[in-house]
Amino acid sequence: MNTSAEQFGGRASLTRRISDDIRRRILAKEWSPGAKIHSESELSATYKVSRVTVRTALKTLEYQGLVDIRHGSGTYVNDFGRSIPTGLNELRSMSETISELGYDPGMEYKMADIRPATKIEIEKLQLDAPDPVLYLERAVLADGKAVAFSYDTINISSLPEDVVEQMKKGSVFASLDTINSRPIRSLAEVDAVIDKQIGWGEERPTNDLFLLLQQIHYAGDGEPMMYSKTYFMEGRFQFLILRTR
Amino acid sequence: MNTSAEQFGGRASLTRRISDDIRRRILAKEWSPGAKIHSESELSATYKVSRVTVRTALKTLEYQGLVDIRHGSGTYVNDFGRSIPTGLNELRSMSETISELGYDPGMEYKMADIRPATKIEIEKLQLDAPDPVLYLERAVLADGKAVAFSYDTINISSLPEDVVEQMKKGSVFASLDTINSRPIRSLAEVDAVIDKQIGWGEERPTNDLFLLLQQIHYAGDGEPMMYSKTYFMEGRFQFLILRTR
DNA sequence: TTAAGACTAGTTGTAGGACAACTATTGACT
DNA sequence: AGTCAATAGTTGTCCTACAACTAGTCTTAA
Repeated sequence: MNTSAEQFGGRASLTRRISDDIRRRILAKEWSPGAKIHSESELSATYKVSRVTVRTALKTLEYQGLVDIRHGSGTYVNDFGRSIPTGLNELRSMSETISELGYDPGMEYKMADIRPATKIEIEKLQLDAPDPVLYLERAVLADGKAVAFSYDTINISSLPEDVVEQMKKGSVFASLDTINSRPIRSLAEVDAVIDKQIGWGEERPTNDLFLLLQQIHYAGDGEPMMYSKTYFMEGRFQFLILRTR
Repeated sequence: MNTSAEQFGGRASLTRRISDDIRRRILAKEWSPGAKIHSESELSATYKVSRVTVRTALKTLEYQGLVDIRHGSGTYVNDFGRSIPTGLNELRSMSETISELGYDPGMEYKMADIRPATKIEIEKLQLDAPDPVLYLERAVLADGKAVAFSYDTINISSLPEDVVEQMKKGSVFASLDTINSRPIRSLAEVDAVIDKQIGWGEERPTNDLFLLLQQIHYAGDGEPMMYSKTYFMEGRFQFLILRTR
């Protein structure tokens, strides 16, 4: 029961830890879809936490679409198969998403450069001047095959130098984890584009058709950390969104 | 404090009603972005409900991305401008979304037909046989201008005849509201497509490029109610997704 | 003067117990 | 066989209390 505790050095809230653990148990098929999970009282007893904490945790899972809480009856596992956990609503890195889908994630670095921010980047990252930023061009791989091309700009003004160096080679999110400052929120815009300039290599689509996910990642204090444009090759990736009332 | 109470005849939970009201107040700019809203104790006093109820309501808004709850400090209105309330995370009808964006919504009916379900529709709506379904082809209008083309299939097996008749002319969601059975959840898939067959009229894009939102709407009991494919003309609509941890 | 540290009021997080509201099942009765 | 009442179980809301945390104010020492 420490998925997030490991990532945050035990600083995650109790509710968060319980929620993560129940989520893990659901994804591990401890209860089959449609089944009723243990009552709030039972869970609070086994986890040795108050019912308030369990309730809050379950509410989170309900927002995420994993369970359905029915007044007077119980809490039931939703029957959306493997779809939801790989949806776009929860903020995860590309690598994490790909590995949750059951593939072997990878990144092919084409460019990793520190240079002054462009006008657009200044605007998106809410900078005051053309400060130096880290610019990356990469292909996103699943089982060694390219599924998307990613163009990322990272605000490095408040990052230690060694972390920045690490980003030039390894996963951005993993590097940010080491100093415990992963973004907590992102606002993404989705577009369909035809662009001859995007991508490279043999696997690039011949019809120049991409699904563009353009997003700004925000830190806990609300500051923009990263502006990224990811061009997905149509058909190699399934974009799912859960919409709730 | 009765946005949802009106829709559901007062059957919505207390938490839901409080949450809706605070949401309304935030969108009405009662507090400016970044500002701290009243404390949980204050809110529970003014609404005359327990702090637990207020907390649950605020948690909902936090998940929707409207506020940021900080331990030991307070609850702050997020600074995402008008973007979030028009996002895709919350399930709303096209008309509602368009009108929240500040445009005048409309629908142009091209076809409204009751016919047996096709193979794909049987699968998507989880039917056992080619039962009769309501099939609609419509253009979605904003300020009289087409922004998308919608192809919808509705499972009418458990719907009264007059409601079905109503759907042939007016808004589907509004018709469902009259018998209090609007879908509570939808699973949407997003794709970029090039298709010469889609759409009609002068405003149709010449490059055949669309953003396809393919979704299945589910009722409260988990039954699929409606399978719809909406083809958005690129550039006339902004798709936003809020992603959180 | 300045900077570090102790103190404090205010706020969110968690606890425990109680009862209300609702659901699904059982059993009695017609 | 069908209807209704009773009942046990579950989630929704309430109350009170305290722990954990934050952002200031104030004190103190360099």
